Amino acid sequence: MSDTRLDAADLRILAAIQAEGRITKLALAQRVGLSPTPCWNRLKRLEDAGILTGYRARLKVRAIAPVTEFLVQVTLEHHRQSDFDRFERAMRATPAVTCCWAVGGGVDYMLKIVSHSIDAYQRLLDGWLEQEIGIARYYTYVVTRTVKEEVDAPVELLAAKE
Amino acid sequence: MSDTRLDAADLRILAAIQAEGRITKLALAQRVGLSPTPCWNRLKRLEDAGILTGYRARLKVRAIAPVTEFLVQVTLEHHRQSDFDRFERAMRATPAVTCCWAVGGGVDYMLKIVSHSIDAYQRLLDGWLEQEIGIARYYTYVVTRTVKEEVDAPVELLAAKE
DNA sequence: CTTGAAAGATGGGGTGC
DNA sequence: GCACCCCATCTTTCAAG
Repeated sequence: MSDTRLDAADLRILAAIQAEGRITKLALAQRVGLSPTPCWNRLKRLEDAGILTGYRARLKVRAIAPVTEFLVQVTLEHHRQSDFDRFERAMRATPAVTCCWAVGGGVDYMLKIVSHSIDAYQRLLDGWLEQEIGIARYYTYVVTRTVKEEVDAPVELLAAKE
Repeated sequence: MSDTRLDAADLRILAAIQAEGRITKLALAQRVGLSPTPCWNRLKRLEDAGILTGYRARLKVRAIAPVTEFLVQVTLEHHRQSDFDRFERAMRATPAVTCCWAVGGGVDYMLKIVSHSIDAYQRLLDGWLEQEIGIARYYTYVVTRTVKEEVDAPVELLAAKE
């Protein structure tokens, strides 16, 4: 682990490379105001420390196929550890489930599901009920428009001391 | 726009570069079974067509600062176009709001908010109520655990003909 | 689709402040 | 810690076959 404290230059590196994942190390150094070598060292340190966890391309899913998204509230029948485990295993094993958050506030989980159609979505949910993975009830919200969906964390906001 | 139909090689490129954003174009070509130049041409075509929309580094937000996430249901007071516009403008202008989905199913919006603390979250919401951006009521779900949060779209699932 | 080649980036080395 | 040099190797980009 070593030292994981981040200084202002680290935060600038993170913000820059988060926004532009394929930036060259030279351009990154200029962007953050360091010369290439220390910038490269910091980058490697951030990667080794597991703070930079990988690089992704972002793509317009809708170009691949028509897509409908759903947000789903789920409440389980029972609340033993084994019930949570079984449900979460099923979520992890289902590619259509892109997000699964355990939440407090009246329901147990919130899911984000991506599907070709309402039909395909309903078949998925029906399958889960038949497989008895412990769902007591669920409530579906169809996403009608994505106003905002940042993959980027607001580095500056979070770095600001409260 | 031109031709936006994607063949199997395009989909392999998308899946590969989505998972490994900084892969070299040579390695990408080998990965998808093309020689470098046609692979490079396809990549450029995918970028130009707006299907590949950018490259990001992924980072562990919790390394920057302690973070609490919230999922919030919002219902507006009125439902004129101007009410939606005003609310969505506020969401876009707020960095702490990482996601904002307009939904059908009993409420108007679902938000994902990232914050230092419950306190900071509450101040944000109180501010919105004071500013009168049209919120009639909201309901907060605290994220207690992130079971799954894929930034990657399931290319294979979506490409599969239904 | 393949080859090739020039321009540029990478990942090191090293020195000195 | 930092900047500034060097260098061999790989990558990117595009022209031409």
